[in-house]
Amino acid sequence: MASRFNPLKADAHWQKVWDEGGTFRARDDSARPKSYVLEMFPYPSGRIHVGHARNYVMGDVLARYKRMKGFEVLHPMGWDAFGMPAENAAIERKVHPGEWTRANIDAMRGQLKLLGLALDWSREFATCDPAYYGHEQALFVDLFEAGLVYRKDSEVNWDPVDMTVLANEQVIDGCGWRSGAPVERRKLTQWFLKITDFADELLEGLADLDQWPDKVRLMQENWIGRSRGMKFRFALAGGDESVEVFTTRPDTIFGASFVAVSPDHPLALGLGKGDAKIADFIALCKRGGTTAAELETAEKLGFDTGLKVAHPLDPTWELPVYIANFVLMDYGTGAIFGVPGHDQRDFEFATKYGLPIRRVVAAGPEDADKPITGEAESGEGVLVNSRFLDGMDVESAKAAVIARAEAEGWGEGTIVWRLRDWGVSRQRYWGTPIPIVHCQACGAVPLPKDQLPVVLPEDIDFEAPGNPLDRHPTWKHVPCPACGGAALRETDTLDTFVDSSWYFIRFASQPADRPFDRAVAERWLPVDQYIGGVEHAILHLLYARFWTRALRRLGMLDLAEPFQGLFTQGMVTHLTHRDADGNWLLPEEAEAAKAAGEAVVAGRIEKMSKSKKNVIPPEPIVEQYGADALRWFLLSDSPPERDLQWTDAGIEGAWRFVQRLWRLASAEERGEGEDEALDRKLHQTIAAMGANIEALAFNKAVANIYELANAIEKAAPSASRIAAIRTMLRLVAPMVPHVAEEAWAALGHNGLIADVPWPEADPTLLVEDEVTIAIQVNGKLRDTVRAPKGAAREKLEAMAVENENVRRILAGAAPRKVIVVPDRLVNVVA
RNA sequence: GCCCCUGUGGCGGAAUUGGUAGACGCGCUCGACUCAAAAUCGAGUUCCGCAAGGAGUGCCCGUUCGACUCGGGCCAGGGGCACCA
Repeated sequence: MASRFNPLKADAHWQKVWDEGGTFRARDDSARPKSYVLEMFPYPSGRIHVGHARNYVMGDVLARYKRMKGFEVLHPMGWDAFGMPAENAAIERKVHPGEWTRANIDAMRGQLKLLGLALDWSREFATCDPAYYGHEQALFVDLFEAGLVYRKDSEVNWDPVDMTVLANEQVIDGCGWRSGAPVERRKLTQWFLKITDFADELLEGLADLDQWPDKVRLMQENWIGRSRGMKFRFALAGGDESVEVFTTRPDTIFGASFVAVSPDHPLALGLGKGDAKIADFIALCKRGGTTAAELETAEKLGFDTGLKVAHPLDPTWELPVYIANFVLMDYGTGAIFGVPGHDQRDFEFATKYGLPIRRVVAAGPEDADKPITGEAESGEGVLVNSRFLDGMDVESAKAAVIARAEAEGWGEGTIVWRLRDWGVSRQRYWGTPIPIVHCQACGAVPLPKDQLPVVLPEDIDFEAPGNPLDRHPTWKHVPCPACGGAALRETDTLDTFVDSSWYFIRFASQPADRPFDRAVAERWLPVDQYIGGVEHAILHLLYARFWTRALRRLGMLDLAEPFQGLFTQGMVTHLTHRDADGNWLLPEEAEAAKAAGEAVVAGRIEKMSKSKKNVIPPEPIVEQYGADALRWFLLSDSPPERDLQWTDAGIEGAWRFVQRLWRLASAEERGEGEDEALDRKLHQTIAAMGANIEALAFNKAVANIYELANAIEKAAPSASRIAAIRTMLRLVAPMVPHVAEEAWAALGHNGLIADVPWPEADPTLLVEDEVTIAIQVNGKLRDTVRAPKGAAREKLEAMAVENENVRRILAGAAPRKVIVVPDRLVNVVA
């Protein structure tokens, strides 16, 4: 055996062996139990760095481990290949988005292959392949026909120069990020998916996702935002019309001092038509930006319409109707009743416009006349100044008001959701074309499936602003599928989140003629372990859950939840450097500048990003240290859910470990006889490693191996030692597969270590027969003694009381009490 | 503003149900090998103290024979949502 492990040769060799042998192909017809391990598939933005690598290596360890445990493992890889960066590249560099994307995919695939991942590459696809998005179009048509797709007008951020819709993140200080032109709010007719139809089950379903982080479940729960409350109507004075409002605090109904409607409310819009002042006010409200910062500082503005409404519980009580900028049209009913005493926004509004502030909740009846000053009181208490509600607690009063409203017919208890329907239209080229044709006679007609896929035209230009699909001379002109008359294609494309809402199903099953084969998909799904960044905690994971449930409702797939286990891993961070002028420097530039005596400022340790020039690509690391050292470092030290700081010392340490492993295996000495202590350590390690890998606690698994390696190095030659070394190779094989294969072969084994079953821990070796007992006085450690496992309480107590240190501290006094925890400790209470 | 999470050596971090705090790694110190270096090996490394001993898991209280762990109140850092009625 060579004295040093040469990863340059070994990595390539074993990767070729795995590849040619189809080692990691997932067989649909295997009799083994299945395990589906999936990392969130990457967007092909250019190159991966070690932060991405960490993500894939974690999944890889689990996939390889499950395989050794006897599972048929599906561990696929593909590309989330549609999206804006490709269009930006097209505009900036005059390359076709498809060309740019496919070049990136090739480069990134090459990078991933350097890591020696146990992937089934035969299932690879990119979402920009018509063979993928064509099926997505078919599914969209299915959803359309099931009534889960509809069109409606929706407000968007519109860049008048680039003639395009902007996402909120692309609006900077109220201007388009590229053009710099002031963004307008414009109404466009857009396609929506009825995710709100599933709000209830998406919320309820979270309870069953016990292998998801609590944090993510909570975030989804808040995002779905179920609020229980009451809708009720205020009759407009002098007419039959009424204004419907929603509240979560029906108990405060006697604290009302005004009604306010959104500037987008039909009542406001109607009034605006006949009144220039109202129209101006509405326009004023719309002018403000939509960013969070602007909303936070925006002043509460109101316009008194002069209209009055009657209080539903007292027809003689009239309230003014305002149009107010802080009332949102798309939550609740777009109208509220204001209770300044117990709602901070209403308080500010009432203070500004001189409206009454009534107390209806107080700490006790004696505080009924205590004025409310400074800010609204939103806490608990008892009802006061509220007629039939007086004396009730808040919850009882809510129920009482709802009961009365329902009995009298002017309102009802209800639930409203924060979740809104999913707008999927994007006025962009590089996405899945929406398979709809607009016909003058027939309206919006979905394309029959035999006319799918609708393929993106290749001959497009990005010279002019706007959507190239819309400008294309011929593409959009098609006959209507229903009547055959002249019609126009929908030129919007689907949000890329649609592409990622079902790719995991397509990985499991990819027939040519339909999106998936139900039986095969159901064999593999759900994904047993999904791994990805927490930045997708809400949108992607919620959309995928929705899509899966929609397919179930359509009878296409018997599956409620797509991802049984979810793990959100931390990022890889790295030191940043700047020069004296504040420009970011690459690590090697910083070195050079330091050597040249120039000023270099070490910046903060931050997430790797191109702009901050602190990215570490995998290639030079793999070249210098090998894939295993990189893998080992990415798994060491930090718990996987936390950030890992990239350091040279860290990768050096991992490299040393890989060599140490090799040395241990190659210096395997002859030896006979048993070494019971080492046998114990080995089997304890087998048990701990298995548990830690299944819990994705890779940093602890790494520590288990170090402990075992230390024990083996200290042990004298023996048969046990030889067995320990060979077993250790099997234990590390999922983490450092190349050196494990190389050593396994060098020790004379035929066949791959990847195919060797995971070792079984011998339960009789997991327990020690002698244990260390802590001797405490008043809970403080005073000594430790060795005792046989299972020693009698009396015996342990005697050992403690007679202990030299204990006697010295007791100084002749009798202990008040002695607590014995068998096999652990004795605590003498003085 | 509302909701949530996290605070342990010089650093990353371990610690079943409350039961020997600091496993393991990095770094550092000393030593061995070497002409020398790298690599490797050995010893040490929470703090104060020569030692005996004392203190110690963000801070303050509490429960307990015993608290990193449980309860209450603060402080600091991070995250999510945000004119959501």
